[in-house]
This record gives sequence, C-alpha cells and structure tokens, in this order.
Amino acid sequence: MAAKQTKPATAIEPMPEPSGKIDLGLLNGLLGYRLRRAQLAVFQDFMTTMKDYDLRPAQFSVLAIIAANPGLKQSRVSEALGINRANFVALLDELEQRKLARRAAAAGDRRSNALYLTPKGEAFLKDAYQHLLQSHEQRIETALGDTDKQLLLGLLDRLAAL
Amino acid sequence: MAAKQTKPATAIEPMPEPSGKIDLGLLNGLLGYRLRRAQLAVFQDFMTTMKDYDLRPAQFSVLAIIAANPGLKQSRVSEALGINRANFVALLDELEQRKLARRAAAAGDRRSNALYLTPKGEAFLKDAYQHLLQSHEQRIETALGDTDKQLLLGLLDRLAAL
DNA sequence: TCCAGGTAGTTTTGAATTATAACAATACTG
DNA sequence: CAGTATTGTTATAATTCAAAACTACCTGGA
Repeated sequence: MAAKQTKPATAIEPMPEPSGKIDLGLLNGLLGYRLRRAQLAVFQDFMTTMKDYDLRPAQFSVLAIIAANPGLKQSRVSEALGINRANFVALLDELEQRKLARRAAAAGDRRSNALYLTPKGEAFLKDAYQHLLQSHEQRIETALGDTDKQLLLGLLDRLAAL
Repeated sequence: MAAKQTKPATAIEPMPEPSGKIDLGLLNGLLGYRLRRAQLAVFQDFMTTMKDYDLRPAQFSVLAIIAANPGLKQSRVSEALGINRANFVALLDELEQRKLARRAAAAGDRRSNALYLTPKGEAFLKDAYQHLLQSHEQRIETALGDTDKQLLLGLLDRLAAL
C-alpha cells in the first residue's frame, strides 16, 4: 500500500472512548465468536502445559488415535482427525523420527502403512496424558465443574455434527 | 525426507481394522479436542453462509466491533479481538478498500486512527448479519435449541477466562 | 524548551497451518 | 488384461500468526 508519509485520514472526528469497556455488538449474537475465543484459550493452556513435552495438540491427537487403534492405516488416521493426508506425512515423519510412532507394512495392501506406537511412544503418551489431566484438564474442571463439563461435551458434539 | 523408492516399512503386521468405527481413545477425555471440532464445524458453516458476501469471520468481527464502538482507536479494536496489531493493518486495509470502513483522524492524537463504518459498511453489516441469523445461526438454534444455546454461551465464557 | 522513553500504525519477515495438484506404486473391476 | 481408483508422497501456494524494526507522535521530567 502507500507508504506512510502523512496520515491519509480524511476528517477529524469527535472524541472516541478513551478506554473503558468495549461493546461486542453483533458478536454477542454469534455463537462462533465465543466458541473461537474459548477454543483459543483452551489450546493456549494446552500448549503451555505441554511445552516441556514439545507436543502440540495435533501431535497429541495423532498419538492418541494410534494408541487406541493400533495398526490403523495412515489414511484412516488422518481422515479421522480431519487432517489433509498430504499434510499428515510431515506430522507423522516427526513422530517417527522421535521414535514415538512407526510405520509398518500393512497386511494385504502394500500401498498402505499400518501405524503403531513404539514402546517409548506408549510410555510418552501415557506420561503426557497424566500431566494433561493433572494440569490442563484439572484447570478446566475447576472452571466448569464435572457436571457442566459433561454437559458442555454433549453440546459441542451436537455442534460438530452441523 | 528420503524419496519413496521401496517402502521403508519394517515389519509385516496383523490385520488392521478395515474400516468401521475409530476409537478416539484419550481424546475423549480432552475437552479441547471436542471444542476444536465444534469450532471448525461452526466456522465452516459461517464461511459457506457468507461466501456470497465474501466475508470471513475475522472481517465480520472487525465490522461488528467498529459498528458497536464508532470512533474507537485502531489498536483498541485489534486488541479487543485478540488480533496482532501488525496483522490488523492489512485486514483493515481491505475493509477500507471495499469502502466498508474508514480510518479517520482521532481527536487529540495524531498517531492514532479512529475507525468508523461507512454508510455502505453499516448497510452491508446489517444485511450480512440478517443473513447470518436466518441461515447460519438458525442452523445452530435448530441443533441446540434456545435454552441450550444460552447455556453453552455461558460455559464458553467461563472457558475463555482460563 | 528539550530530551528520554513510551505508544500507534506500519512494514517486513519468517514460521506454522491449510489446501491443491501431480506423481509412482499398488489395488480393484470388468 | 485395461482402465480406474486408492495410498502415500512431494511440491507448491495461500492463509494465518508472531516478532522485530521503523517512523511519527505523545508524554513526562530536567
């Protein structure tokens, strides 16, 4: 755009609010906005909780799916998580380099990889999950209480099915 | 990484699930995962609903904040939305080029811009909002019902304050 | 008044995320 | 067998997000 030489502003306007509360206006009516803010806060908390493990939410989700479904094909894992299969490659590469997961030949289809956690991966996931429960998820429990948390989970699932 | 000559897979493994249900495993215990999936679904619905208006959620949020707080300084708007002030510049540039918003000189501070909607911007926002209510937000209402929607909003706000 | 330090907006840059197209190897179907 | 679809991969944009540095300006104190 044009370099900032002098201000391009067109007219002088009356006093804007110095600070004080800002009205969200129409955003109050939109569920998506509140949902996004909440999601950002929760992910932020997740990441700071997991920084010692160097594990982002997407990586955790991959480990969790493989752990619960050992031998699942690569394409099914990415599909289950809504991750583009092209982008899934590098994600899995890193988990494999860290010796947390491995690609194995799938029985009956030489194109596909069957995914498994390594023993190290199993231990790592269990450890990370415990830490998440104690710190991250515990903070959520505190903020919501168990009843409301379960309630919220149900409501979110109804939205995810939109 | 290494080019794919032959499969680097190490061992042949027993039959993986052909398809069927995939167990989310530990993800079931993490609120953040469900929250993310719900948020993606809602934003996806928002974007398809608004595609005729060529308006993304972030753009809508900027227009809404300005409409509710005319004359607010640029930095306060970006701050209120959690948008990096550096990244906010291009966002606002586009809204200004589309003649939906304008930067005006702020009274008493020649550094800052006071933001306003143009008349076109006001009409556009009102129109877009009406369309959102009728399509997007209506689908959410149908999925949740009014009571549960209000309940959800309260729960989300408690999370956003983490 | 003048200066030091802070603030507002901007530009530039890089990392991370997401989406698309193409390709080789393999599987499947008629 | 031929033609087509699928799996994993690479390469490549487009988008989003964060950090640093710069100019213009403001504020406060010497």
